[in-house]
Amino acid sequence: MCGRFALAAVSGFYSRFHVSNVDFRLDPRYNIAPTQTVPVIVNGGENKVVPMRWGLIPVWAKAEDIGDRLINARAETVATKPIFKRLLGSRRCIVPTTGFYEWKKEGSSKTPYYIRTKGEELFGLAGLYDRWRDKEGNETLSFTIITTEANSFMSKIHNRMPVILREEHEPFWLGKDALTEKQLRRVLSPYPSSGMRAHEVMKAVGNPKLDRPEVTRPLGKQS
DNA sequence: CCAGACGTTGTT
DNA sequence: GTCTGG
DNA sequence: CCAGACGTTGTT
DNA sequence: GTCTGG
Repeated sequence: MCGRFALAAVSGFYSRFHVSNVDFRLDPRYNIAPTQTVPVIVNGGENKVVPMRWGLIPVWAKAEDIGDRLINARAETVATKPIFKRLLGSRRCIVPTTGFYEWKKEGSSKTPYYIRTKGEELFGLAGLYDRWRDKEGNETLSFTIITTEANSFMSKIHNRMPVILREEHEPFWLGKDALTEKQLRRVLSPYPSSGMRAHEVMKAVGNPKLDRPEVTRPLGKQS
């Protein structure tokens, strides 16, 4: 799955995602946890970066805490599950990241890894979002990250991984056109193993309050 | 028709 | 063990 | 995802 | 909102 990621300090964010609101304040983040509000890319004619809460709150929700565990949606079933299905048509988004974390379980111990693509520092995860209003009419935007089966590289660490969008698919994913089953399978398929890298990081990354660059840095052996 | 659910993950 | 908060 | 908290009642 | 179950 994908339950923690980073959006470290980088240059070229706005051009990489072709966003028009270049005055958006981007604070570097090294340890983003569910329920937190982070920048997400959407398209409404032109690409914009907007703040959204991680954990999907469906439009019909009575309380926002339903979103606390809807941090991921399975690619294999996203087109059939009622909660996500309706969002596939027009509420697709890209979650910009410089890397995500997965914990490898070996017996009773858990080892955290920071996982990136090769090449550009920034890449995009496939997401879906929704708009929700509380009783007072205050609107909250929230999102979920689509996951898929691990490729051979990731399966050494975990059996699931987020959907990493190939850059050429990004405009298409942000568009409002409906996707055919075939297109969906293609866009949401696991990113190639050959394009990924990972390294072990300090166990302290487990504490979501530790939002510092150190938690992304290599520790011990590379993989 | 209305009522009630709508989700993922890992572990058991 | 299980739920909540970040 | 992990970390950290988790509770009522009546009586003092 | 939309789907499923009764």
